[in-house]
Amino acid sequence: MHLYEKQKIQIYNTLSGKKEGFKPIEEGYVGMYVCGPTVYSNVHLGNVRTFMSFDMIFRYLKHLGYKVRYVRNITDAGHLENDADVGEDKITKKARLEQIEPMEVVQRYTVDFHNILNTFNFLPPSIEPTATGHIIEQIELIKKIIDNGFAYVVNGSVYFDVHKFDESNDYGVLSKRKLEDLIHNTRQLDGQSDKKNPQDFALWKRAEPQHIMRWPSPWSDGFPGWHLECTAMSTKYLGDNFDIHGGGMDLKFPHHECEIAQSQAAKGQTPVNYWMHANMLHLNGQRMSKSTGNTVNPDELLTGNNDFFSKAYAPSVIRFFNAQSSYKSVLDLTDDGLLASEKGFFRLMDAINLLSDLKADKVSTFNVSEWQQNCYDAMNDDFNSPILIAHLFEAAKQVNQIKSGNASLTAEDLELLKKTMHEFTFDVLGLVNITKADTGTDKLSGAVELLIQLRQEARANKDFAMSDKIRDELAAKGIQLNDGKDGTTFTTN
RNA sequence: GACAAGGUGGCUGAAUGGUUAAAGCGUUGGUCUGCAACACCAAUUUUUAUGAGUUCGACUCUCAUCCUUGUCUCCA
Repeated sequence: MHLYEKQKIQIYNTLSGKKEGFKPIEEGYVGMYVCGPTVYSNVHLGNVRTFMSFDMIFRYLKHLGYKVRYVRNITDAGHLENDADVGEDKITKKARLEQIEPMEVVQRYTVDFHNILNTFNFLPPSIEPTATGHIIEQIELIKKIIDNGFAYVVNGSVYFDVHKFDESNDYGVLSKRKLEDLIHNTRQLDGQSDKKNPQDFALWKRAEPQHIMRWPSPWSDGFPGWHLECTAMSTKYLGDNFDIHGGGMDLKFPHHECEIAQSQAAKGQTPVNYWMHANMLHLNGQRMSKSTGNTVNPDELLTGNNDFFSKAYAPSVIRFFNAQSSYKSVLDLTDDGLLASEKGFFRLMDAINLLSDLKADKVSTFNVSEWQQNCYDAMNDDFNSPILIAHLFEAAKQVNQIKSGNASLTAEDLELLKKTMHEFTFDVLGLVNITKADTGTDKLSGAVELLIQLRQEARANKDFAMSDKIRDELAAKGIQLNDGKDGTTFTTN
């Protein structure tokens, strides 16, 4: 008996606009695709939030016993630039600016991306394919779309014929747009003369002479359009129809809309059963934007080296902060919010650390099985981690009550409580058990300085029992006092 | 401008028709302590942007207004 047979998940499907019971195509197996980063610069903090949410979803599905194939791509071929640059590739532009090889840029930022995710305790995806590694698949896909009459070739470039597609299909199902509205609202840009209609999008672009990243194809030496890679890689590894496709809200249109159109045009069926979109991350009530300076890197957040926050925050504190809100809501990153989360996080960790010290009793004053099911119900309801956390705090309260003798649990219930707390906190939410001393180095040194001062006073009063006590107690905790000519310093080991 | 999402206590943030609107932080009181800090216990605030409407009953549905955000062009 697998857990998923008992715990039934509801997922909010962007396609239908409502919560639906989750039923995988193949019982016990889940195929999940999430649009990954473009590795031409440091990973965006908002990007991290999206992946963090899907990491939690991945973890929960695995926890329920599903065999999950989680595919998250690396976009290393870059996207088409603004048409003013005549289809120049973002990665190429940056590379030329820095006078280095494009793949060197890709390599550097891919490593950076992985480092950040490791710091945040992400589980690696099952497959992490790159766009440049799947050019052949993308070319094959284009051929099919052309054969089926939904794309046309102009001057070595291939465009998807949105108007033709919309005659027999519905372009706009996901974003709830109508082609009519798009026609009236699409800006006219220069350099689009090759397209039959402004709504059409590129499947293959002929490379300009200065364009470094290029591959041969039946149409020209060039590079694939940016919507194509996800369709090629998702269907290659998960099949023409798979369970879950995730990404940031801002990818809904046009990116995901185009993915649906490409799959439909090439394979004649809709690619995805459940579309999930994570919402945006704001900074102090405003969208993050490099141009206004309202932005902070993951790295700067972790080191405290920034202008927005009063201190450095541990990765788990940031994960906890994220899990305290729904993945579907806009989350506002503020110093007050992080400080509050940090306190709550440590409170929860303290309770968990107390668990192993608790003594079992003859009776239980708390219904652990019911509580456990409440935890599952929270996650089953479209991965409602804030509610789960509320339940975890309820358990933390019980733990403290037991410790002070105002509540009790049988050995069996105690074991269940411990197991469930650990599973949800560490396996599902992906938090790491740290204590305050691990993070607040400044606070620690401040406290020790105070002790040193008190000890000095005790010594001045010839209260050696006190001064020795302070010295010995600190030593027992791994803090060594060093008396010198110029005063007392301390070291930790 | 068009389309979409949203505006809940001092702060963060759940709950989409039905008893006292989660939880965390904060604040106040208590326990602990020589005193404090930490920790724990308890209490505490909102009537759900604004104004109408539907309903026996609305945060939850409808309309209007104000505001925020996303997308429409590369974007998590």
